[in-house]
Amino acid sequence: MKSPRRSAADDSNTRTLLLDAAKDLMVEEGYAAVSSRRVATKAGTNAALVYYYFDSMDGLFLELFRRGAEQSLARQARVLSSAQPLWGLWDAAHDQSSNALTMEFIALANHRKSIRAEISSYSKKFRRMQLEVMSSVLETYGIDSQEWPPATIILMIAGISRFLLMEKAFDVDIGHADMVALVESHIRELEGERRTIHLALADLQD
Amino acid sequence: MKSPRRSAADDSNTRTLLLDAAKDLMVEEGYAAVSSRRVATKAGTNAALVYYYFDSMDGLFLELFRRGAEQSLARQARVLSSAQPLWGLWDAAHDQSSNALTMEFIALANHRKSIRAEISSYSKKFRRMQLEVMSSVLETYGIDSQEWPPATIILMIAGISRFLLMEKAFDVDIGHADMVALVESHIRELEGERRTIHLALADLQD
DNA sequence: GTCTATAGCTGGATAGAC
DNA sequence: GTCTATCCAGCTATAGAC
Repeated sequence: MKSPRRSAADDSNTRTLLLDAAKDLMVEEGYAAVSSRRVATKAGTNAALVYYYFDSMDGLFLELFRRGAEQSLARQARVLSSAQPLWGLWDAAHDQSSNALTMEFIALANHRKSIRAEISSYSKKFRRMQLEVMSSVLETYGIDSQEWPPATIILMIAGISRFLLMEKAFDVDIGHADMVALVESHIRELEGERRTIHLALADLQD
Repeated sequence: MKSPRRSAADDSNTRTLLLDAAKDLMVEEGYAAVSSRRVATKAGTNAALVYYYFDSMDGLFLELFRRGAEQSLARQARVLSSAQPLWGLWDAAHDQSSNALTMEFIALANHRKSIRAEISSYSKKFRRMQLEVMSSVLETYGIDSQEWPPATIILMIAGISRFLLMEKAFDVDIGHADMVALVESHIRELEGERRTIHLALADLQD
C-alpha cells in the first residue's frame, strides 16, 4: 500500500522542474537515461524528491505522458476547429520534438504496462476526436465518404508525416520533398493556400 | 586497442544462440532488457561469452541489427523482382515482428551512436534499391512520374503500413480496415489480384 | 519539502582457470 | 571456447534528519 500522493501539489514548482528535466533527458538521450538521479541533477534538485512527488519512476513516466497528452489533445481540438482543419492536422503532425518523445514512449511501453495502457486509451480518444470532426468537414468539402472514408484521410496524413519525421531523424530524406509537395497540393485543392501559422514554428516556444 | 574478434567464428552455434536470445528479449521486453547476463541465461550459456564474441554490448546490438538488415535487404530484393512488386512491398511492410524490432532499434539509436549510423546508412541503401526498381516498374504501369513520383508511392506504402502496425500494437485499429481496403484496391488496379504468398505468414517460420 | 545515507540489486567489463 | 570470480558503477527505493 503506497501512500496516496497523487494530488500533492500538482502545480508545485519542483514537480514541474522534474517533469521538464525528464522530458529533456528522454528526447536527448532516450528513456533509459531517465533515472531518478539524472533527472534530479538536471532539475537542480534531489533524487529522493522524484519518489516524494511520483512514488516511483513508473509514476514519473506516467505523469510525463499525461501532461504531454493533455497538451496535444488541447492543441488538436484548437486545430480541428480552425478554418483549415486539414492544414492544421498536417502541420500538427509535423512537430519534431513531440514526435521524438512519442517514439520513446512507444518503446517504453514495450516493458511498462502502465505506460502501454495509457498510450492505448489516449490514442483511441485522440482518433475518435479526429474522426468526429473530420467526418463532417470532409462532407462539406464534398468528399465521397464511400470512396474516401474520413479515417483513411486521417491515417494517411498521420502515417506519412510520422514516417517522414522518423526518417529525417536519421538524415534520410530521399523523396521527402516530392511526398510533401504531393500531400500539400491535395490539401490546397480542398482548403486553398495555408493561412494558419505553421505550428511547428509556434511550438518552438514550448 | 581491442583484439580483433570480428571474424572469429561468425557461424559459431553459440554466437547464433546469443543473437537469437538478444532478438527475442528485445522484442518481448525492449532493448533495456538486453543485458549480457539475461541474454546469456536465455541462450543457456555464459555472460562472458557475449564479450568473447562481440567485444561489448554495443557490438552485440550492431551485429543483431546487421543480421536483420541483411535478411530484410535480401527479402526486399526478392520481392521487388517478383511479378507483383507493389503487392510485395505492401505485404513485406506488414511484418509485425520485424517492425517491433525496428522500433526498438530506433529508440536504441537515440543513445548509441554506432547504431544510429548503421540504421542511417542501411535505410538509405534500402530506399535507393526500392526507388531504382519501382521507378521502372511504375513506368511500365503507365504511371505519370510527374504527378506520382515513384518515391511518393514508396513512402506512402511504407509510412501507412508502419503506422497501422504501430497502432495495432496498442490495440488501436479504428479505420484500419478502411485504410487497408483503399490501399489494396489501388494496388489491385495496377497488379490485379494478389497472387504471391502473404509474406507476413511466410515469415512465421523465422 | 528537501536533503543525506544507505540497503539491495543489476549491470558492463575483465582476469584467469580449465 | 566456456566458465567462475570479481571490480566498480549506476540504479530504485526507503528511512530518517532537518
